[in-house]
Amino acid sequence: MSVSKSPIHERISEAEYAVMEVLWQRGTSSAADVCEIICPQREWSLATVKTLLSRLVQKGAITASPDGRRYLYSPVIARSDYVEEESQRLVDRLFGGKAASLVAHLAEREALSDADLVEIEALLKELKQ
Amino acid sequence: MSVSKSPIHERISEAEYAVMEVLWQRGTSSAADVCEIICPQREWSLATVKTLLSRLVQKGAITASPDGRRYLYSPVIARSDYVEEESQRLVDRLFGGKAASLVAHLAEREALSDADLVEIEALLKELKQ
DNA sequence: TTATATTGACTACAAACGTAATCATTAGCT
DNA sequence: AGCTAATGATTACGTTTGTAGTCAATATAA
Repeated sequence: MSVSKSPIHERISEAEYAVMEVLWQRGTSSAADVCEIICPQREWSLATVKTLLSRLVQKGAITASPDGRRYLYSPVIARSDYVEEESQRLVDRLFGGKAASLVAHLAEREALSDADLVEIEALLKELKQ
Repeated sequence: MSVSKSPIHERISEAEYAVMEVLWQRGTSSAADVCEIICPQREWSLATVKTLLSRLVQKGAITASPDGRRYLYSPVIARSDYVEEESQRLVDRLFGGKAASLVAHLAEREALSDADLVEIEALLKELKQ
């Protein structure tokens, strides 16, 4: 039986997720650091990034540790955990909880290339040991 | 190259999705029909269902055809298309667009049971013909 | 024919979200 | 010492979402 993981953080919105992604990639960062990366991409102002960071702190998805007169922000949840949560949510909502159905769907819809198929096959072989 | 499908409807919210699910299962239905199924499950009032239905019409996700003094609502988008959109969105957001990465993730996280693995393997074999 | 039940249209309203501006503080430069 | 730039806190404001209530029209039952 696998451990059922209940999320300790509130649901993260789309915009908030973009900020998380930066933190996961860069690791601990200041608001300015995050903006440097994300503001050009999304055409956001620094103010927007700050708002999102504080909302993420409120939601328990990141922590803020004082560093001089600013904060450094770090993810509380690992990217892999988040990915897991979201994947599971999708499988539950759309595939009746059956992950294999998702895979079947991807395959049928040709979302999987031939290379993907080969790769997956190899993967399965390994997992079955 | 697979046809890239751009969604003709606006983004559907969580609550709206629940209504879609009923329409997909029951097919064309009146507001009362939908409520009969969904209201007990979600503890909604009929008014809520009506609001969601009209928002879905606005968003172009369903159509309303007059039937006497009421409407019958039908999905415009097929469930499979919706599922495809959502799956693709997840793969793009979380797995850099690589569906195989999603499968790998599911497998590693043991979201896939042994039975699933066998099932998928059979599926792959078939797809490779 | 009159009361009632049903239906969509319209309105409501708080919470979440996207996107920021303003402000007070303070660190650093001149 | 005074000015400037950076920073978090606070406030703002339009939109979307969740969840309904109300109302006018009309079909139906008595």
